[in-house]
Amino acid sequence: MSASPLLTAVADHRARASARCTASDVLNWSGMGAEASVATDGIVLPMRHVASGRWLVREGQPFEALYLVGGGSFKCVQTDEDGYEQVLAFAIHGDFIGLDGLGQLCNRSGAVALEDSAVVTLPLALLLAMGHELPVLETLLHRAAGTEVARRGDNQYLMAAPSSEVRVARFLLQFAQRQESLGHSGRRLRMSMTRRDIASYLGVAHETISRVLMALARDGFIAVSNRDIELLDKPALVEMQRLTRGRQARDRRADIAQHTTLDASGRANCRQPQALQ
Amino acid sequence: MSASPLLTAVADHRARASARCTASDVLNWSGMGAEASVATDGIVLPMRHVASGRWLVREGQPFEALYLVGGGSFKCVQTDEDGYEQVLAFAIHGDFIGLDGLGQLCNRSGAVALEDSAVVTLPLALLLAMGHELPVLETLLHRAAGTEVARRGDNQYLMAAPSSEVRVARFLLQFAQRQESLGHSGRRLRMSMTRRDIASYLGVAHETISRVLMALARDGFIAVSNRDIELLDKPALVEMQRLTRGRQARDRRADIAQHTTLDASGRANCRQPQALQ
DNA sequence: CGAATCTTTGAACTGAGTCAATTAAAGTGG
DNA sequence: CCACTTTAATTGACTCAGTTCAAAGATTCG
Repeated sequence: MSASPLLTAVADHRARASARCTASDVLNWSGMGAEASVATDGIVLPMRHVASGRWLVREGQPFEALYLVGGGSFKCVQTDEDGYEQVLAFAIHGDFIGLDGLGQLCNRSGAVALEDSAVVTLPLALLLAMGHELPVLETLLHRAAGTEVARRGDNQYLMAAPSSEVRVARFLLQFAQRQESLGHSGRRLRMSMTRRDIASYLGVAHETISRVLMALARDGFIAVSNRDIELLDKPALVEMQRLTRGRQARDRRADIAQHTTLDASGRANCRQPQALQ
Repeated sequence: MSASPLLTAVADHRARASARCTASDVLNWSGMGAEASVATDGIVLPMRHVASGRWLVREGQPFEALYLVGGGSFKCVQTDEDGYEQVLAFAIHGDFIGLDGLGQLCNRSGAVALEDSAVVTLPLALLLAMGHELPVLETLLHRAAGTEVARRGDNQYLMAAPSSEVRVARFLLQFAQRQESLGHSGRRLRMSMTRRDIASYLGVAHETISRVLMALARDGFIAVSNRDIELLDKPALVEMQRLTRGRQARDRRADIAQHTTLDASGRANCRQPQALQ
């Protein structure tokens, strides 16, 4: 890590204002700022603004480019033949959009801006061509792809939670962690998506999202004010996702009440390689 | 497509017997047989046999290589701190394992053989080095990555189904389709995974898998004999996944009973690029 | 300011989770 | 190869979390 995420985020806003962006900026936003160089400084990439509610890419459209979110946020969706819209991901600053089209002829999901947003366009052909000269760009692509695969795996874990309370808790913590890694507050969250979007993402009814958020607020774990959510008791939320079933189990365990030391995601960190077999 | 999938699958078995494998074989198994050449014929890759129940890769292990399943099958899992095992995917012939480690330091998920199996090891460093000479190998990697991202997105769609009956129906159809694309029967399915594994994959209780399979069998949609499942009425299964809620809605709609022309996955095909905005 | 969308809340029903117990299958060792 | 152990699968009973339907507030947007 070179500069603090906060600083790069601020720098981003200036870059966005001028609607110009270099490959170095891209590396910065992707957490690879240390790999930036004069060579990458010289590569200017087009930015594209997307107004709130507008499509950045449509499902089925021919795949030509990846997009890196520079500002704002998107929801990535797949629509089935009945018109039901499945939200696959929320993309914020630093996230790539369109990776499911890699090596395919067309995009497998669409992306809608949840607010006025901006993206850097990375035409795949250009990226590959440059990648042969600058290995760091090749690495960037691989990192992005691996991260996306891993993240969708996390989403499967998210949706596998048997209780919707746990799903929401996991979602909030996941969201908070990503905000934090961008240098923003991990406590005060501004959700740009609707409850319906969250519901689709988590695979529950939208009324349930409302009810669960209200319940968590009543219990003092979070504070909800419209689309602003504050995480008041993160350890309690972390604890909560460990339960298989919601309230009853929680109440039962309330006596014990000892907080374990887990990271915000509640997943074990994978740093130490484990022994084989 | 060059050779029929069936033929390549048979050829595969011979290659496996000799425990040697070329890059051309890899391209064949990945559906890129047309791109094979004398150059790829010359690249010999190591195969590895994995006995049933053994780990191919462990979560957290340093990432060094991708694996392509040459025979048998695997389950890809993530284990959380409580010891709960989340199945993220089932990998069969032609599937890549380990893509979530791309560009990362360590694997984010593990893989266990569900039966005696064999994989081709593709050390990433080697793959990248060769990719600079042979663009087709670069394309192979991208295709694999994009496919994996898309597939995990499909899994999210799978798990988002509100009724467990729909989830199971979708799962069976998904599985059948993949078997078909390998040239096997899309009717008679040999499931190498346990009901528990399916349950974890779909995010439901394992008893529910039993019950739903029994119910589907009672209705004559499938025939279950231990781990062998035969899809007797695929159109009915396709129809079923369109319902939001299971039995009651199905019974209600039984009068109408008109089958639409959908592909086995029940998702709309994305071939025709759509208009912008 | 009105229309549309989003959000919250209520009530009723039911699907599926949990617990528990039985049966079937697969693996182990003598 | 058979007795034995262990694991997987099925089935039942019960309960409740969450979906569905409906309707009233709140926000946003034109």
